[in-house]
Amino acid sequence: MPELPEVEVTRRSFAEAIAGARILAVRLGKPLRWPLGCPAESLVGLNVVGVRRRGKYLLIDLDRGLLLVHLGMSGSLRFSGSQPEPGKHDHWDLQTSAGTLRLHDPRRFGAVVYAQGEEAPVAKKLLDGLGMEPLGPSFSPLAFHQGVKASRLPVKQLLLAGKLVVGVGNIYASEALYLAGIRPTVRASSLGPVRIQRLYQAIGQVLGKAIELGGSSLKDFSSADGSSGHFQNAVQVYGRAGLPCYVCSTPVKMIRQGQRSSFYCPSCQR
DNA sequence: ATGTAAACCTGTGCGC
DNA sequence: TGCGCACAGGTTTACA
Repeated sequence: MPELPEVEVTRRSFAEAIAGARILAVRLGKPLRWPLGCPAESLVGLNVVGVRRRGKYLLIDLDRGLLLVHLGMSGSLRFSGSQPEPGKHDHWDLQTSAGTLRLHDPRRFGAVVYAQGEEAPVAKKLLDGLGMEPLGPSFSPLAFHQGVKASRLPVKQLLLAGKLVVGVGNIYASEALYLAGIRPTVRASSLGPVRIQRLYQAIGQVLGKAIELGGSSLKDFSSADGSSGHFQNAVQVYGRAGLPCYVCSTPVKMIRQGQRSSFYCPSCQR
């Protein structure tokens, strides 16, 4: 489900409401990708300072330590004043004085991890090595250019790897490459400066638009306030195998790259 | 170091 | 209606 836009939309939908709240209780469901890393009861009494995002991670800052939340493939958060009986796939509740934050994650590829600080080993292991924030000031054209030229990977896989730039997942990688007119299979290092510049701009453009539209709700994604996104209606190639390209009517192609599907227009993308 | 595949887990949609 | 298979928004780990 969640790439950068969905995570950011989720963050915005509850960050202000939860800031300043006191943790009253923590409920754990079935195990997630990683263990919480501390006794659940030890969080009780701590206060939420704010919520940040790094790549696809949400960082919930507490007055002592922080929680790193990843939504994996099928996770979504809900922040609500009422706390109905947890469903089969609700695997984590953070009950606070301002409401309950609940993680719903059928596949349980997601995780909630407590770290004493960003320099703690658990946090470093997850956050170190992440690439530039595509919507932040560190996302410079020069650094992006250098990173692309240095990689022998097919450009789609370079984007997905998250070591050059974070937050671009399978949907937005295909979409950005379509916007830039670049085939997903092209070796990154073979791209020239003009095409790299186009890709640089396409990434920011696609992610920015997706956030504006509230993310993509392909299956059942909704943000923490329950609203769903609309980017799925603005998608150009993702999931459109065999359907005509909106620009040239050539059927969109689907291929496999590193066990993930890629979609592109064989005519518009070279 | 690099590149590929398998692993984690559950649900859904499709062909037969 | 049931069965088996392919596939799904992510990331780490294991192995060539």
